[in-house]
This record gives sequence, structure tokens and C-alpha cells, in this order.
Amino acid sequence: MLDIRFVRKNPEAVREALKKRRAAVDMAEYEALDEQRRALIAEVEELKARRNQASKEVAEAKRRGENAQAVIDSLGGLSERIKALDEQATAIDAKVQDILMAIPNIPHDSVPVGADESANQVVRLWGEPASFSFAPKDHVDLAVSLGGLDAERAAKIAGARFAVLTGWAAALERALAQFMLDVHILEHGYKEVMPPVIVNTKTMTGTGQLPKFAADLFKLAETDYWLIPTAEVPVTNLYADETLPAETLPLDHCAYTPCFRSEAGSYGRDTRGLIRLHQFNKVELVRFVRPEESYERLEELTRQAETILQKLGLPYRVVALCSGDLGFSSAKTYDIEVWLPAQNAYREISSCSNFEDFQARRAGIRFKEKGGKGANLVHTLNGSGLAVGRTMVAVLENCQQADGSVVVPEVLRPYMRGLEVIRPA
RNA sequence: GGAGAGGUAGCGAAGUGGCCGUAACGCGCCCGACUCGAAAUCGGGUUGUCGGUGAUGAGCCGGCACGUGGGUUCAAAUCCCACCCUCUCCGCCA
Repeated sequence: MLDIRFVRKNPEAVREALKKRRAAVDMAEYEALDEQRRALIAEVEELKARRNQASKEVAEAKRRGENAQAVIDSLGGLSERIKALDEQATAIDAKVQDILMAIPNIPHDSVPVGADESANQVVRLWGEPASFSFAPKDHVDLAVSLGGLDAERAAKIAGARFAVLTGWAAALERALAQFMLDVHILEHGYKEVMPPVIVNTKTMTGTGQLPKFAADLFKLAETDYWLIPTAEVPVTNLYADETLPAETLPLDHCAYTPCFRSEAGSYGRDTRGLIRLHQFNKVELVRFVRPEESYERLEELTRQAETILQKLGLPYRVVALCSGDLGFSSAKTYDIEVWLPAQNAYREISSCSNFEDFQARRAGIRFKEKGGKGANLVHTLNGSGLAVGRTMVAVLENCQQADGSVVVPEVLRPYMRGLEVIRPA
């Protein structure tokens, strides 16, 4: 959420940002409501000040043992008027908040302006896509023929967009996750957290998933519980309504959790295999940083996520999302896209974003300088490090051999009981 | 699921209708004094948010906030109602 005073004083900057994002918010209505809100507040506050003043006089008179009936009588109806105005103010404030919550973050100056993903900019490439002497199979064919993926039974017990991994595939999923965690914990200094994967509405609102994107989420019936679409939600909100000592920044957490997404509106896309599921596992990196260094930290974060692909030897590219492709809460995002030979394309495997103070304001996450006066909002960042299922897809497709076997990347072998090659059972 | 206790500032905690949200007291933290320096000691300071004014700063003025939401009252941390959360004991349970 943007600062209500910033929006009031910089309406043109907000309109400009909305235009760059191709987002529609009725700013004229918003401004009219905001003005009404302030007028009402001024009116009701004046009445309350009068009431408080009179109450003080009554108290003083009673203390002196005098009769205060005259003052009390003069207040007739004041509280009723205050109550009526208060109700109006509350109603208008709710409307203002609704719109304010629907205004997306302002894209950073370095974000390329464009309508959709075709305007995204490739920032760098790493690795050479291997040239195969045979037609590379896709990950579904590989996983099924190697006996690791059972899509039929997944559909039977849950439905479409679920997967059952068996044997080596289940082990590979665990191996990838643990490998990623070890790198981020041991080499990049992140502290691991294992949070709840069910959260309440307040938490979902803190990071910006609600109120706008309820349709993308799973909600538990008859409760205030939601399944997290990413560990970003519980981990960022760990420090909601807290003031962190400045010396603890940057505060870096990684978390390995399942993620749940309804994938509403993606019918027909990526219906095969492990690319787009209702439930998948992800190692997430979340950082709480000082505002002045958040962009430097975003570069660092992106490189840390890239490290995983480099160690696995998987070719990828880094893309700066354009304004029209940017997520609602993000001021700047780099997507990391891994090479998938069977699709002959780069596909998203990580998304690294700087939310500046957008989430921190919603969630109430501040920091305070030791001995300093007042608290300021932190900047929050997060990035996948990485999506585990999609990493498995990339490993299978990039490391396959002509005979249908798959070579296990060396760094994973210690996590796979030394297994070097995955062969049909 | 049953019974009980409790939610007040960074933490602990006092506070049964007005002089208590400028929130006692203690701890922590910050500034100062003392000291060669430190500890101890002494003095002072230390919530957030919204509105107005200022320059989107500082300051000043005002409103609100004692778990949340209602109610009673001229006036609520305090009285009444509902809900949420935490802790203890019992039951159940991986």
C-alpha cells in the first residue's frame, strides 16, 4: 500500500505509475473521497475537542464540590452528533482504504516501460543450451518412463494439477530442496525458518495477496484460514507490527514450504507434468533491509538465486520485468528463466522482487536506529531460491541422455545416496 | 472439548468512572554528570497513528488508541455485552 499522504501530494506520480502498469484505478473518485474524508475528520475532531474540554470542566467543578449541571446540559446532543459524524467518517474511510489497497506499487525508475512480457528485457545469459544428438524428451515422458511420476493416481486422489512422485523422483525433490537450503544457509548466510503454511486474512493482506487476489488462493471452508501461495507470506509477516533494531538488518530468512495456488484462469496452460500445479514446493528467500540499500540487496538476492542454477549447471537467463508485467506489490522484479530443451524455451524458475516499503507499510514492519528517534519502514525483498518442482523439470530435461537415462548433477549426488545416473527400474 | 487465569508502552507491572495515553513503579535503551576510562551511583529523556499547520523536514495544535467490536454515561483502561488471542489444569491426540 502506498502512503496515503504521498498519494494526496503526488497524484500525478500515481497516475503515471498506473498508466505504466496498464492498471485501472479511478483516481478522480479516490481524490473526491479523500477530500470528503478529511473534511469529516476535521469536523468531528473539533466536536470531540469541545466535548473533551467540557468534560474537563465538569471534572474540575465536581472536584471543587460545585454543581456542574449547567455544563452538562450545554452538551445535550453533542455526543449524538459526534456519533453520527463518526459513522459517516468510518464509512468513507473504508472506501478510501479499499481504493488505496487496490493501488499497485510504483515501478522503480529502472523498470522498462511496456505493456506485457514482450517488453521485458534480458539482462544476462548464463550457460550454453546443450545441443542434443537426439530429440530431447520432455520431463513428463522422462519421469514417467523412469518410473518417478504417477499422474493418473494423482488425478484420482486429488484431481488435475497435482503430482505423485515416487522413488527416485521423490528423493530428487528432497535432494534439490536440501541442496538449495544448504547453499543459502551456509554460503549466503540466511537463517532457515519453517513457518505455518496456513495463515489468516490479516497476514494474507500484509503482503498484498488480499484483498485483490482472493481468486488465486485456496481458502479453508468455514474458517479464516488460507493456504499460502508462497512462503513470502508467512515469512514476511513474521515481523508484522514489530520494530526491528537497525543493527539486525539486513535480516535474511530462507524457508522451504509447499505452496498452493488455485491457478484460476490458467486453464489449458501447462496442463502436462510438473510445471504448473496446485501444490508445489519452493525454497524462498526473504530479506528485510534498510531502504537506502534495497536495490543493491535485490541484485545480491538475484545472484544468490542464480548460484543454484550455476551449481547445477543449468543454462538460464535473467529478465527485468517491464512495468506492465510487474506484480502488484513489486517495485522491481527480475525473473530467472531456466532453459528447457523440450520446450526450446526459457521458463520462469524464480522471481526476485523489491517491494520497497509497500508491504512493510501494510504489515507494519519498521526498524529503529539504536539511540535514534522514531521508527521507519523497512524495505522487503523476496525471491525464489528456487521453485523445486520446476528445477526438477530442468534437471531432467537438460541432463537426459540418448538412452532415456538422466545424469544426476554432481552437487546433488551426496543428497541422493551417491546416485549418478537415473535409469529405468 | 471442559474448568480457571490473563491481555495496559521495547519488557515486567500498578491502576474499580473525571487530576491515568504527559499511564505509577521496576528493567531495558538514549543523553548528561561523576571517572584517566568503565562499572556503580545521580539527574533528565524514551509509544504509535490520523487530521491541521510547516516544506513531503523539525516543531506546534488537535483527534484516536489500555486485545477487538459494540453498549451505558456529560465523561470509560475502569461498568455491561459479544468476540479474538495467550497461559495453567483436565480430556483427546501425532
